Amino acid sequence: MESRDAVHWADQTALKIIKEHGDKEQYTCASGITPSGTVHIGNFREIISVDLVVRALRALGKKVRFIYSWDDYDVFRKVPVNMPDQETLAKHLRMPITMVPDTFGRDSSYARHHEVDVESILPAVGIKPEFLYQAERYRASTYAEGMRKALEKREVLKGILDKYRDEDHKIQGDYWPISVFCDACDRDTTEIEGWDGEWGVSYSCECGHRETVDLRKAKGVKLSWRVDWPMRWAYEGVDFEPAGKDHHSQGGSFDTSKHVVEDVYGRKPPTTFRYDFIGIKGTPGKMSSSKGKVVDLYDLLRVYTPELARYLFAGTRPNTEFTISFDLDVIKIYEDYDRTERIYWGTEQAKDEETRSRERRIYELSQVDEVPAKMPYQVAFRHLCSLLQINLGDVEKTLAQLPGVEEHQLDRLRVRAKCAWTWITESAPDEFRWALREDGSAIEANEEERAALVELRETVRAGGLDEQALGTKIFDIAKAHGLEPKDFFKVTYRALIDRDRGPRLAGFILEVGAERIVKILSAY
RNA sequence: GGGCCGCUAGCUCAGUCGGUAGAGCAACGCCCUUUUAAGGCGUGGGUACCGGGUUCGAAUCCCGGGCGGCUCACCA
Repeated sequence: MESRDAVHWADQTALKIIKEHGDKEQYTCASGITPSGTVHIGNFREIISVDLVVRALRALGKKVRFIYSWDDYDVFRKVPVNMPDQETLAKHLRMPITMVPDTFGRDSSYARHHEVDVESILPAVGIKPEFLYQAERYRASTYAEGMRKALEKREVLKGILDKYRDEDHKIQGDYWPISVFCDACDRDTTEIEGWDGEWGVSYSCECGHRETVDLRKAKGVKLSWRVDWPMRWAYEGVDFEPAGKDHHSQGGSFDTSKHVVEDVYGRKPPTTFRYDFIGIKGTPGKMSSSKGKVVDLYDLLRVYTPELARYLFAGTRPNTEFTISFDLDVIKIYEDYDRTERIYWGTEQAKDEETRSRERRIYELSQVDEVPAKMPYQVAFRHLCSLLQINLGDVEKTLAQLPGVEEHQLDRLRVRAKCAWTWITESAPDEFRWALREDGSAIEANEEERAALVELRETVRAGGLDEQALGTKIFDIAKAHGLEPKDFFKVTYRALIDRDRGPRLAGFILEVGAERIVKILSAY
């Protein structure tokens, strides 16, 4: 941060954390999710929000422990429609997701599959948390003390939970803050029978199994969600954790957890904020998204470079809803980012000082690692799309055509070009997509039109004209053959790219190169 | 029933220590003879949902109301 005033929400949050939890050497920031299905882009908002705050704290010279909890000891309660082998999955309902098989056949379990997906892509956007696996921890009885504490204070817990329930929904009968996966059948179809006041818990299962287990050795006992969360806050000493709006509501899980961590575990609740959901506009890829297709970080990174992906989130306040677009808006997002980049590097003036420092900060936070030593090469996304189509998607060839590219700028350009090509071929509106007519075919044209095309061909063959001169010449040709310029343009675009309109013609012809243009127009 | 969020230009929205209302798109105009726009430059355009209050001053803070949306109370 260059300015003392926190202009960015992540910096403001960092200051708030320090204010609420005191000036410490190290802070713990947490995020987490249940890998019960594809971890989609909405889930990603939480982790990147934490990452941005973590970076803000570090910018203030603080050490930060960034933990990401995989809640893989949660129950598998329904089969998502986008998963293969639905029958096999259905057979494992009510078991912990860590015991459900990976029906893709790739990883050791259903949960692990989704974890691996996320863990392998996060470094690409510069996010490197410490992963915690709750199944492993519960099975190792890591939380025995926490569970016993909950049992001891179960009346307090009951009171907290009941506070927000109406008369019809108050907890009936015995309340147990724990649930058990049966040791015989692995399902949570169990009922707590009793607790001996110390470590012993008895349960019975629908499968007929019943036993008394010791919390210090049992692997199937876990806390219910609204107690589990605050217990872990206390266990890890969490200073900051945001939550989605489904949790952040009076009587919601964050709210009750706040009371639980204070009244039962004697710890101050973490600083937090609420993040909104995000929407999707356009289609990220060819697949029709009817069958439970969800957009994830992989989809995002096929169209947006890592910096752009971060930029989407860094540039938007967490508590506002926004949509991630795969349609025409993509161009605008790239343009916005490029402008932010120019402001950072001082090649464009910001409207005022405040805008400048905010844009600079957003730019910093959008980088995967450090801000590069020199300014990256800028090529407008739109123009890049044109060039790629001229070169049939050949990235290296396209980059070689860009004037003045330096070695250190190539990597980013390459990534951008790949994204542009994916966008053009899979997400862009049809009007944006074209290919040069290089199969030797000719369009139907009358005498005058053919003659004009031939003259254009010879003009191009002769060469020696710059864009402006060629542009003027095109009009001359049209006139000389008694054609309205408008109609001649149309005919030319038809001949070249089989569309009624296209990129600004003169420049386009020069970019394609005389040789290819002449070849295409040799059909007349 | 509780809680939260939003209501600013035709559209999408920015603008949270209160200080002359902004951007993009759309529209319109011009681009050195004629110009296809996926180019350049420029212009116009707002009763800030309504009503009160605080203030020298309110889009911004407070109260009341309206409309739209979300969320919780069952599970995570």
